[in-house]
Amino acid sequence: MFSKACKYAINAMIYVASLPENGQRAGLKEIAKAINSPEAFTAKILQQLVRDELLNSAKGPHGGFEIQGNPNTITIAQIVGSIDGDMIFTGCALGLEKCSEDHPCPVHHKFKAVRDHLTGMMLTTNLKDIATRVNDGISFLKY
Amino acid sequence: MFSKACKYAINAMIYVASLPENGQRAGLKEIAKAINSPEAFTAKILQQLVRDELLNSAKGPHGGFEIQGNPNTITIAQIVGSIDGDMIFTGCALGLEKCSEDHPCPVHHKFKAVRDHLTGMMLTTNLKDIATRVNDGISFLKY
DNA sequence: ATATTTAAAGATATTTTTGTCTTTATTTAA
DNA sequence: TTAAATAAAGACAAAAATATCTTTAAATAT
Repeated sequence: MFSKACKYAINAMIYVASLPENGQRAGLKEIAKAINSPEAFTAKILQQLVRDELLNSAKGPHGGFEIQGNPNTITIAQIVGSIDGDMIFTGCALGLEKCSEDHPCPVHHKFKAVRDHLTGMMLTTNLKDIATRVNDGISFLKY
Repeated sequence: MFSKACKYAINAMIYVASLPENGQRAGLKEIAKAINSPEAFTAKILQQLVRDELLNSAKGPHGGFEIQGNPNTITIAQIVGSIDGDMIFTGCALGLEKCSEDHPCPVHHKFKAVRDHLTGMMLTTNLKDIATRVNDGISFLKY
């Protein structure tokens, strides 16, 4: 479904969003440890999220990462789009270049319904809600 | 969503299923050309489908591949399972090992609905129905 | 100013996936 | 019984994804 990079990205964003509002920024090491991901690889992914303005970063002592803007307005769809691109939203399930409503691949209509379901879910699932459930101990970031 | 190998597999199965019932078997070259896939790589994939008893193969002149059993009873789910395994049906969206109803990852419930939709669709979509639509010119295997 | 802490950038390495090539085995037909 | 046609198997190659390492840049605190 998602690349590993994308899974790390979602996990990392949820972790950062779950931290107390007025707390310190989260450093790379802290994030990688929290989500059980390889540190250097995670750094690359965070850089991409910063480039796409989903995270802010600061160098130096007490530097680190924080959510850019309101976690309420950041969706899973944005994170996925940043790391995996939008083929998952728009691409043909069978990989055909010219698959469309007018010229559908053999599974086009069946998959369209699933894809629309997936897309809708991702667009309407925001970081704040997810982070709240993590903080309430209702869901978990590892193990 | 699916690996390229899996996409080739689905396409190939649909192509073979779309051939006339009493016709010749389809050879590797014919299949690869029909679905626009690399020949040698396609060969590996077809071998796997034969191992998993979704296809029959025969060597020698007039050899080739044919659907094993009734195309009515072969589902997309079986083809996907043969090539990509069943992580797409059962795996955690965020890649967590211990994600379950009792110990859900942060997006577990949201994704469960989508995954169940996907799984149900794949389980209820059989080759015969798809092949029929290809034969009727309602859907297309390439371009 | 300098040392320390941190992220960014870029080079490199490893693993997985995708793809190819060569050889072997089997079947058919002449 | 030999030649041709085909898939199977296995070795190899290329590309992409994942992961690491090294150097640089920026910020802070002393």
